[in-house]
Amino acid sequence: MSGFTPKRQLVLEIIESSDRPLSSQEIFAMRKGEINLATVYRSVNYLEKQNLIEGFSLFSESKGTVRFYFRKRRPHLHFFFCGRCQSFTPFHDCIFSRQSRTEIEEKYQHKIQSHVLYFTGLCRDCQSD
Amino acid sequence: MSGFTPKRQLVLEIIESSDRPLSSQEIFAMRKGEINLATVYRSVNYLEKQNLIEGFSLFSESKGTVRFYFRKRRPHLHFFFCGRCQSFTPFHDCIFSRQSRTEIEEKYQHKIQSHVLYFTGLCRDCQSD
DNA sequence: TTAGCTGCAAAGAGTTTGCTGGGAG
DNA sequence: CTCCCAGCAAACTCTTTGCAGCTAA
Repeated sequence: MSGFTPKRQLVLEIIESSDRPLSSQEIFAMRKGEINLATVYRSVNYLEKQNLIEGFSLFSESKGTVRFYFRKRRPHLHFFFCGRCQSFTPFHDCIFSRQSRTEIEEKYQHKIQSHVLYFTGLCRDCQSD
Repeated sequence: MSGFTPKRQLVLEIIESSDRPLSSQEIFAMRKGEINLATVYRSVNYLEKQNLIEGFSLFSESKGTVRFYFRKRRPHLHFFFCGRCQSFTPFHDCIFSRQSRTEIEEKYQHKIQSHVLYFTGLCRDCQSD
């Protein structure tokens, strides 16, 4: 549990270059032959401990499958999830000011490392049906 | 998939009366003998379709286990999760104004049904170690 | 009588772990 | 030489599903 090995770099690169959250199974499928499924699982565990990625899942979307997003470039995750077509739409603009974060930290005396915000509903294309 | 049966009411009541999110397994364990595990799973699926509960999970916390929160009384979920002691701290004050939600809906033309916001980091008690 | 909920058990999917070989320091 | 990463397969956990009995309309 010490080195930033080639396989772990590979997993990180895949997550980093994806425009949407990925599950371990998806990462494995994208690079079949290059990496073992168990290694993917061990890698995401490692990367999460290193605070390089962070996982989450939505119930109605993945039924327990955990998806990852790369955390280094995005200390926050904002997206919209359409409950009908299951699509993700990321918001790149951060809704929180540094001030509101500081207010929360002071009020509750927690140390905040990251935040996740998502909306669920119907996307533009799915509203017409 | 039509009726609000006693078992489904039971599951909803358990989720509603809990001060923290619960997994299906936990709900089952709390009322062993009163309800079957498969019925719990089927009930949460039903309740989710009815928009009465909504599930989510954090990777570092539950490794894919989905936890539920009651949605009727809380159309949004705001909480802080401590990565060290794994505790949840709900925020009952909503940070979003109806205006900011409307702005997002107009900008992206999505229809928002609910939102989830959480912070991760270290809680007050875990910062000292 | 019919529709559909519930329990039970089996099946399925996703994830973790034990073991072994191999490579880096 | 030693440590530990990576692959393989088995084990494990969580969730879903098929079937049968039962209940309510």
